[in-house]
Amino acid sequence: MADQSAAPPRKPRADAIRNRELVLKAAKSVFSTGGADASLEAVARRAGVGIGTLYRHFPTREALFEAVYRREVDQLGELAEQLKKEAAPVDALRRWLRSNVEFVATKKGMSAALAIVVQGSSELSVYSFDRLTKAVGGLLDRAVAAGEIRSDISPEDLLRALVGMCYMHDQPGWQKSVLRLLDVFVDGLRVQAGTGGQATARSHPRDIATGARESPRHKSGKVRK
Amino acid sequence: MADQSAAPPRKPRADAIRNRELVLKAAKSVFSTGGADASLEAVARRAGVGIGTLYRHFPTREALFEAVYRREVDQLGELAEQLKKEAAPVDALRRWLRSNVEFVATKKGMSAALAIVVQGSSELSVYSFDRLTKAVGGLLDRAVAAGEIRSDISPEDLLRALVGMCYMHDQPGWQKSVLRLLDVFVDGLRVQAGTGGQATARSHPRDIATGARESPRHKSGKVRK
DNA sequence: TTGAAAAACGGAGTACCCCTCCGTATATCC
DNA sequence: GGATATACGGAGGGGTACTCCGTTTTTCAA
Repeated sequence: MADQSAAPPRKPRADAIRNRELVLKAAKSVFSTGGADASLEAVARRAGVGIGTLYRHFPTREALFEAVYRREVDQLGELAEQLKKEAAPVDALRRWLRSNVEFVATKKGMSAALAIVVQGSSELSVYSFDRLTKAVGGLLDRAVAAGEIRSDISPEDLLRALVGMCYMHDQPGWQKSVLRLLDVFVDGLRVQAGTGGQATARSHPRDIATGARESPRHKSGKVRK
Repeated sequence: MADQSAAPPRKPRADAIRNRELVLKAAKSVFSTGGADASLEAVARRAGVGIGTLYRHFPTREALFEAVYRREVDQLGELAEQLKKEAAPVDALRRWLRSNVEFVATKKGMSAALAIVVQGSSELSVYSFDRLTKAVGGLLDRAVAAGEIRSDISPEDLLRALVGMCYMHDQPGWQKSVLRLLDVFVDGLRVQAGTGGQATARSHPRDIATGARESPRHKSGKVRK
C-alpha cells in the first residue's frame, strides 16, 4: 500500500538493509545513554559506517529519531485502543497519560523523541504525530461524549501539555512530580458540577472552542533554524 | 551584603564594568531575535569585545542567560507580591501564571531562560529559582490556607509545569493553547467539593509535602555533556 | 607624577559537530 | 560475466564552544 509509482523492479541492496539496521541499533544505544542531542557522528562511528551512509538513510536527526522510536509510538497507540475497551472514559485517559510518563522514564531519549514528534513539522514526523493525536483524541472524545470532560481542549493541546511536563525529566523527583501534575490536570479536565465559587478568571468563557478545535495537520513551512 | 571576604581593596576596573554592560546588552538583543541557542560568538561580535572577554564575565551560557533575564525574573516576583494584595487567592494564582505566558510571548528567549532556571543547577540560577519558587509558593500557600486549593502540589511542581507548557512556544497557536491548558490546570488545583466520582487515581494522598517540600539547591556536579 | 603589578583584553588555537559532495566499491540483473 | 544502478565512506567547508596566553590598560602607592 506504499510502493507503487511505476515499480522499478530493483531489490534494495543487501548492504543497504544491513547498514540501515546497524545505524538504527547504534542510534538507539547512543541516544539512550547520551541523551537527545548526541552526536550523529558518534552514532555512525558506533554503527561502523561512514557518516555519509547515516545521512543517506536518515537525512535529518528527526528522521532518525522517528525511526528509532516508531515502535514505542505504535505501542502507545495500541495501548490507547486497549484502554478504550477496558476502562471507564476518564480513567482510561488518565492511565494512558500515566503510561506515557513511564515510557519516558524507561527509555531515555523518548522524551526528546516525543518533543520532536510534537514540535517538528518534518514530513516524517507526521505519522507519529497523527498516531498519538488519534490515540489521545479517541480517549478524549469518548470522555467528552460521556459528558465527563470539558470539550474545549484538543488532543493536540493535551499531547503538548504531556510532552511539556515530561520536558523536565532528569530532575531528581520528576516522575512523581509529573504524575501528580497529571492528576491535577485530569481533575481540571473533568466537567465541574458547580464551580461557580468566586468565578475567578472566567473571563475567557470559551473564546476558542468554536467547534473547530484548531486545525489538525497545519503543515506550514520548515522550522529549521 | 555581598562583598566581604577580607576585602582586597581594589576597585573593579572601569573597562571591565563597561564591557560587562556591553555584553549584556548585546546578549539581550541577540537572544531576543536569534532564540535560545544563538551563537555566543555572535554576542561577543555584536558587543564589540573578544570572545575571551565574554567568557571571562560569563563562564557559561547559563550564567549569561541568568544575567540577562534576572530583571524579568524580578519583575515576576514583584508581580506576585502585588497580586497577593490585589486579588483573591485562586484568581491571583491564575493571573500570575498567565502573566508568565505573556512574558514568554513577549521576550523570545525568556522561555529558554526559564527552562534553564528550572533545570540548571548552576550556582547562578539558584537565585532565580528561589525567587520564582517563592513567588509562586506565596500565592499557592495563600490559596491553600484559604482552603481553595489542594495542598499536595509544591511550588516547584507548579513552576515546572508552567515552564514545560511554555516549552512549546513557537508552535502556531501556542499561546492560546497554553492559556487554555493553564485554566484546566488551575481548575484541577481547586479543592473539589465531592469529586468522589470514580476516585480515579487518588493513590498519592500527600506522599510528598511532608513539610520539607523537596530540597532546593540540590547542587551536584556539572551537567555538561 | 610615575611606574610596577594586578586585572582585563582579545583572538588564535583546539576540538568538536553538522552536513554535502563525489570518487570508489559492490550488489543486481541480464 | 559484465554493465550499471546503488550504496559506501570520508574528506572538506562552514560552524560553534571553550581555553590559553601574550599584550594592553587601569589602579594605586610612593
